[in-house]
Amino acid sequence: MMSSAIVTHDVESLALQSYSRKEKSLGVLVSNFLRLYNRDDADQIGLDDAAGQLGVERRRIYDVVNILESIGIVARRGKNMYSWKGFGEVPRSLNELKEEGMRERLGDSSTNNSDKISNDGEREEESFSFTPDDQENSSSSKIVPFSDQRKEKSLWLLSQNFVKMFLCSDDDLITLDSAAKALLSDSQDPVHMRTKVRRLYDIANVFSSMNLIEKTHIPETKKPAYRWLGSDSIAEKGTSLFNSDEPKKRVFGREITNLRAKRSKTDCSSNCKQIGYKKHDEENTEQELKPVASKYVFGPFSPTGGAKRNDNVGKGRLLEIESLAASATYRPQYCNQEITSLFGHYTEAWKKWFAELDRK
DNA sequence: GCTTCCCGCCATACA
DNA sequence: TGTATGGCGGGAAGC
Repeated sequence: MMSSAIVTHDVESLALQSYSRKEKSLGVLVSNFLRLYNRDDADQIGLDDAAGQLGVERRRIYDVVNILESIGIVARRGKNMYSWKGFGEVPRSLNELKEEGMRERLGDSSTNNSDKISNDGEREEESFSFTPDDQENSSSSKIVPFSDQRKEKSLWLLSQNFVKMFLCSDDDLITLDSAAKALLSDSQDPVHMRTKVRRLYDIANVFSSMNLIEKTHIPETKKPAYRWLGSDSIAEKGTSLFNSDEPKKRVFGREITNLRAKRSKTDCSSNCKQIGYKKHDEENTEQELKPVASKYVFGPFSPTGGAKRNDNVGKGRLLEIESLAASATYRPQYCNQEITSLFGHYTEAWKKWFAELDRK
């Protein structure tokens, strides 16, 4: 008889082997977040609830809400609590950002610190400049209090300034390097630049997934760059895709994310083939390897975050997962016999556990 | 080898 | 002093 410790260990190994960065991206997470809350009766957003429903750590929810707040989709109401504003709020927020950006571009920084986009005055803005040199001259010489320094580096503000660049700049395409230079007070420091670019990648991924911008290339240099698509595009997507019941790959509460499956140095390329990876063009035309088992939970016998939900919600989720597990369509096909039997054992344990829960 | 960006540590803010 | 927030950069995935 296989001990539970061994099962747990093997299941964790499977989770490690099926790691896919694309499925865990901030873009996918924000799509699922929007799909979860983009509905008429959505009002309050609890951070713990969101993290539980989406099966991610709380830290990631902070990233999402900060970026969404920067364009008015959500607004902070208090500790642990945001309110849903919706896509209807985006055009107004973008207009305000554009006006602010134009004012700042004209050098009128006297008014911008009292301006706000949302959140009833909880956030204040620092000015930004399109020209890195000007920004450096104006900011690096002044002494900024630490709390303001922190604010200046916030994802919320960086996100707003990134949007302003598109709204107020004459350039159609903006690279993340140029944005980082423009938005960084010390643009000469390569370490700070790298950090800023990392954050801009986060923001760009979120906005890309929302159709607010699109990734493209500068024709001459082939350098990756982003093009503004605008609020029309986001509104269109908001009423279609984010209302859809069909989730993207990261499914609400069904997937273990980074709770255990830390990225491993282990080269899984050979193992991946063994445990059910196949050429994606067997299903469509893309020439990439896709994890066949990526839709499934390889973790403890309860949905992630389930402990924080009430029983009815948890039970509903269990029914969903149960039906998925039973469905031949969603059952992973393992080439490796050991893994097949392990999955069988796992499924049996799940069924027993669920039956017991049902009796109770 | 370079680009992209997930992940979680830990400093700071706040109650 | 405990909890919430979120900046930051290491390092792994992806190309």
